[in-house]
Amino acid sequence: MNIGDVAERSGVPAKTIRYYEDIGLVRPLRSGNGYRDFAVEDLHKLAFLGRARSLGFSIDECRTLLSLYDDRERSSSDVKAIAQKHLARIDRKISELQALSETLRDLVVRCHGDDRPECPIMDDLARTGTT
Amino acid sequence: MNIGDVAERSGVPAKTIRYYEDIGLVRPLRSGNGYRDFAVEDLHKLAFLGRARSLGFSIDECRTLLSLYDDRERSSSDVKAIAQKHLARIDRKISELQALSETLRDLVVRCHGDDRPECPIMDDLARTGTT
DNA sequence: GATGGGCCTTCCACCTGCTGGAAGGTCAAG
DNA sequence: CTTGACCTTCCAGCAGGTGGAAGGCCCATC
Repeated sequence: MNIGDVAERSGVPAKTIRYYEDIGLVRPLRSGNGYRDFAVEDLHKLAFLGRARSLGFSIDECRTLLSLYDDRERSSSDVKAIAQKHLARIDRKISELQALSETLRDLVVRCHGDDRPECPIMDDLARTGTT
Repeated sequence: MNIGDVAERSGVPAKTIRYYEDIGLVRPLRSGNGYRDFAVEDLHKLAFLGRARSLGFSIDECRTLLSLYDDRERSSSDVKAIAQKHLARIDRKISELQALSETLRDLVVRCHGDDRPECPIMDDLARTGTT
């Protein structure tokens, strides 16, 4: 398969696939003309990567997940550990964003949003924490 | 004031201040020895930037906010518009992350996490969307 | 056989928002 | 006069790609 086919069938853009090869996530063969020649396993791996990335796993986690994917002897506990860490990170991020959201929402509500310069949002930003 | 002082008093790292000068967010004077010489307004602006960044505003939004900060004639509606857009972005991001979190949590719960290879997480990642 | 379009290749730059480090100048204290 | 803490510039790198230029290949059509 050429890169265009794999891109379409895996949902991973050709540019990204080349990048993934660069960083060693996939290693397609080459045909005589220099074109990358993808096997069905490559296609599966790319789809796997696409799904893992869409779940927010880092490239490094994807690398590990991919090696576990290849490993018939793997322990599901290894996979679970990675997923749990990632989940914790996401939940932490959600909390941070929720705190931000609340602060901002409060400021936005308190701002009249008219043509006068007075603005609680500006006041907050300008509140001098400058010692 | 030297950069070290402003860094400490504004809470913005010296490296970051230099970067902000690079991209034109602050324009400190220079003393005879080539050192940056920050005025009190610069300090205020840097504290403003620090706060705005900590609320998640992009550098570009900060640039606009800073010009509104400088503008005695500004309309609070302009500030509010920026904040509202930002808030919407954050809330969108929260929703995305919550969806991710739910998906992941479900997978994690269903994974036994033992020494066998069977793993619903892997199954999900490997579910061939490959046409 | 030439030509055209759609593939493919590599390489380099750019994005966001910094951060680290090297090499070197300056200043105040002891 | 030296030492150490400042300061300067410049260059490289992080994640995770994306865009584009310059050029090669392949297939179909005229």
